[in-house]
Amino acid sequence: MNSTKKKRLEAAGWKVGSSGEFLGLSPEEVELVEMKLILGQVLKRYRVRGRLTQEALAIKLGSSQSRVAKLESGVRGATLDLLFRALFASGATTDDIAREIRHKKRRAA
Amino acid sequence: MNSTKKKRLEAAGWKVGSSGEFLGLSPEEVELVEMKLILGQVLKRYRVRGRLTQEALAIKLGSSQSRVAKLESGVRGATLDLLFRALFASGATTDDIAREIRHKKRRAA
DNA sequence: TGATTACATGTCTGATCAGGCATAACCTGA
DNA sequence: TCAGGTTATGCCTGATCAGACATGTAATCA
Repeated sequence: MNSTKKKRLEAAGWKVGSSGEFLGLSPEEVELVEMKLILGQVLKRYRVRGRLTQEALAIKLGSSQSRVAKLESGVRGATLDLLFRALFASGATTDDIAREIRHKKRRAA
Repeated sequence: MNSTKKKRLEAAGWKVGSSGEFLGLSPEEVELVEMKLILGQVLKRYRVRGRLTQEALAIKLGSSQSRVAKLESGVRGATLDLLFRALFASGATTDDIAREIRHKKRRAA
């Protein structure tokens, strides 16, 4: 695991072992966490592109501004379910999401 | 919305209006539900392909057989988070999932 | 500077989901 | 038919997440 990625994960509140291993996270969980981080960034892109503020999006979702902020920052506790709902509400299509996920590794560098 | 799709949704415990509209579900929620149903089927394919029983997969996941069954049937209450973890544990890669999602509509027919 | 707007972060509490367990249903082979 | 293995379904209770609210930070502009 490279150091940049590690920092991103740690910054988001995830515990990452200093030896390059995740502490207590199974491989599947690591994949999931990375995906959430990526999708958080994607969400922000789509929201901004659609000229929505976090609050405006929150209203569309029936959620709150703080939760949208947490989704975008990939903070622990944000679920994929809400992330996807937010993406759809931001105008992303199923295909868009698939494309973004697919290019995950390239962007995760 | 076509009638086949409606039946699939209803069979999974989702309330679908007889006039072809979802009752109380926003467009984003509809997208999400459809995605869960698709991914449940995909999970089953990958699990079977990997010659895992639901119980074996459950153990890999630290979950239970009943929960895996629910994931695959797309029952209400199954989260995308667990679905993705299960997919990864079944040997699906990020790209695999992206591909499957992408072809969602074709399969959803 | 003060006001405004947008976003980030922390903490509550009710809602929802998690695993575990029991048990029913379904196959398939003997 | 029965037995064994696999999957489906329902319920319970603890764990986790949800929206909400308050508050902090940062940037912009009159």
